[in-house]
Amino acid sequence: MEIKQNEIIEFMRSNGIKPSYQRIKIYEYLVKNRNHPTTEIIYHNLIKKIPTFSRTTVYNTMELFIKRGIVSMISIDEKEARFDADTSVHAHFMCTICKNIYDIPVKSGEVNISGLKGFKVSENHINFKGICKSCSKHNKSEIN
Amino acid sequence: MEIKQNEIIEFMRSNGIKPSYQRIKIYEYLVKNRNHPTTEIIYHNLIKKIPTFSRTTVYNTMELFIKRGIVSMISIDEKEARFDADTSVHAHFMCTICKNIYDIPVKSGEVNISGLKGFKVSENHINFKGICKSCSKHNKSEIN
DNA sequence: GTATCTGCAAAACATTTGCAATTCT
DNA sequence: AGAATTGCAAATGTTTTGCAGATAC
Repeated sequence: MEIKQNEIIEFMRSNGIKPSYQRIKIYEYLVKNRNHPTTEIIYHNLIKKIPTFSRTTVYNTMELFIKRGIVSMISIDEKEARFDADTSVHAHFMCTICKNIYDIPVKSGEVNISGLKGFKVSENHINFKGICKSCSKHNKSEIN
Repeated sequence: MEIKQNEIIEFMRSNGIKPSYQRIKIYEYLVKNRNHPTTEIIYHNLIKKIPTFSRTTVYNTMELFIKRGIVSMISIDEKEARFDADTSVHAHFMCTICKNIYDIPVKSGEVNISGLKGFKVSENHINFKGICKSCSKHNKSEIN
């Protein structure tokens, strides 16, 4: 993903977030690495560039980003939270073999649950687990 | 929910689970209280009846139940895991005001995500958050 | 009598909190 | 200077692990 610092700063300001150096780097990481990282992954990657960087800042910043709606939390992996800079409606699929998390597009009308009538839905978390295409192939060839 | 100990024992055996006293009580609790309890809630309720009962046993037992497929884990509340003895396909809705977790039926065809083609889905976790019917009413009357 | 199950105590993690130092305007 | 942000260190809360004793077949 290509994104310029200027655009990030602009984007943060328009969402009521003061663009500190740490916040910019964190958001930049999220946009450039669409890998649904954990707090630890973000910390691990940015401590290289920012020697005084702390986990607390990641926690603080994620909380702020979520409150301002520019990041959403994914709880597909019950051990630790993961984050996604793509806040549009989409599902996730986690492969139980390779542990990869895939973004799954959800087209309009593909999720239409009549039982939700009367509930005011503000967040949706649609997560699947199983075996991804790539791991299915490998398994097949091993068996045959 | 009405269920007899005999039925539970039968059911466990048919799923390859040795029916110990603790396991029976835990499963009985899950079936009679369809409230998606946390480990702590289960522990808290059963320690009353089993003075030597331990949290470890709850963790061990839930792991076993999940492995044998008679219970599923709900991660709608990222703080702690919740459990559901209803393993059929259905969604969950957590009210951000009253914190209640509702079971939402999902009829055949209501979730049909074409982007999942090629993925072998073995688990689905469809969770929503927002304001439930009851809390919506109260809010409305406060505002008007 | 051997396997399994249970439960205590300690350890391991992820996350939160308090607060002092730093940074920004 | 004043307000917000950062980050260290300690606390918290959930879950896991090691192991000894209890229980079941």
